[in-house]
Amino acid sequence: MLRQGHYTLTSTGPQATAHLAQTMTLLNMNTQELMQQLDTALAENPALELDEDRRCPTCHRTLGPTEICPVCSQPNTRDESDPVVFLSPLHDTYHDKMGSRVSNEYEDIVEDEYSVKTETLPSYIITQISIELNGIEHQIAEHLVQNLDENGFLTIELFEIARYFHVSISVVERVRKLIQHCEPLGIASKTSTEAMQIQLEFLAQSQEIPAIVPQVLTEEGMGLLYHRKMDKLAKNLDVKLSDIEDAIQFIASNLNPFPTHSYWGTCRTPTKSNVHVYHQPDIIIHYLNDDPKNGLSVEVFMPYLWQPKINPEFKAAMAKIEGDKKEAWQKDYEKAALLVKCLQQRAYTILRLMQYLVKNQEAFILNGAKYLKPVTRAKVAEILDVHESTISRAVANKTVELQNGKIIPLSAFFSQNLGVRSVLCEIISKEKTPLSDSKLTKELQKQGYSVARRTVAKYRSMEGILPAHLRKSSQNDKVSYLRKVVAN
DNA sequence: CTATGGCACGGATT
DNA sequence: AATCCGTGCCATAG
Repeated sequence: MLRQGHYTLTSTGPQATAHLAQTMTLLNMNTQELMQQLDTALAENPALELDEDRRCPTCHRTLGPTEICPVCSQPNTRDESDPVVFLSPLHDTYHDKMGSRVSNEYEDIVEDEYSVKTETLPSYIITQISIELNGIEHQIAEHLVQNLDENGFLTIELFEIARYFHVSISVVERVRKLIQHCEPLGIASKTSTEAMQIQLEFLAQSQEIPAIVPQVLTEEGMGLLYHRKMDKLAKNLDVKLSDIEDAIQFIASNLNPFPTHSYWGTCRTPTKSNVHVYHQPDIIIHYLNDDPKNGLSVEVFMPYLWQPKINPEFKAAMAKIEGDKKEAWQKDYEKAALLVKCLQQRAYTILRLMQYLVKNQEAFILNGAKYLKPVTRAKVAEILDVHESTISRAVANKTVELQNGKIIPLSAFFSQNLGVRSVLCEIISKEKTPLSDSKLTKELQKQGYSVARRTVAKYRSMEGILPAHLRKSSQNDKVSYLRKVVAN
């Protein structure tokens, strides 16, 4: 086991409540958000400072500001049975890893704008367009980007914003148009189709677009495609069926239906996207020193690692000061102390969680969805002896990069149906003649998975696999891709 | 008549 | 309390 000792939570009363509240919010955050939080705290609170000369929390060696502890990252300081888990500072490693993960076309741009990677998506968008905005528009833009879902779609209605700011909808619409043309292209659209239309517009500036494509890429056209009415669409547009196929081909290989994700999700085929990628893992699972013999180790990113601490000078000064100022200082001090403590707690919780996951789900991490042992958060909470909401929060909003390079949400570890789904995929990929859903159900039952026919159908569509009668040969890849797109 | 997708309900999970 | 998930029922397409 890893050392447990950095803190205890035994006190009660208002202070403990505050502690709890802050621990919860911090735990809910992903690395990016935490970083922002820390930055503002450091800027605002004089009681807080970064400790340049800090010690490794596990082995207490003194380390440089960004150095990973050389001792703790090595296997010989742990029980043999435990996976190595270590916290790693953001700087260096984080940025390097991010650099390698940006899609090719944008590599050069990204190098110039290195800071981009540490920004959150909203602020990144705002910086792109802020010069074009006046005061009120700026506020509107701010509001818009705060209300994007994880796919980059707008979650609120324009008129709500218009009403809120007392402006006409056309003003809001203009701001939205501006945002849509930012990186990642098509962000803040209402639908996939709209996002792709924007991207198409952009592509048209640099290359020839087959005339058929914009005709297909409409809400109506995509709707038809979703219902696999390719023939009807061809009729409507008065073109050949093969033209439609070409258009689908073009759309599938050049456009990105979800502005924010290019590679993300467990079963989705990685798409060659020309859109810049922002999602960064909060945790990386890899072989120690890239050598499989060493076993898996986990790297949890922590902004500023263990450096935030109480400024000793501030503390000294606080003892001397008198009067009403003292109260304010006292407040700052308490806030800082709280933050430091909560940070430790957050790190410790994630650490233990990951340790458990790697130990128990090694097969899943290495070999894929099929080997995921079904576990609920509640069970893990019981095992780790924390409240279940703690686990929920620790899992929420975090992503893990697996040793195979895939980035999945941490919640995937708790998805019960992944196993069945992958077996289903396997059966279908091996099938001679397309099996109907009910036959698939039987087949699954043979392998020990009991699910209803209706459920098989659901999984199938989740995986973007076409129904049996349309599943003849290989050329369906692109169609299934599009189905996922429209399926949202 | 068979295969499939939409809707919505209820139970479990968070 | 809110959300997710599996499932049954029904409409529709083939």
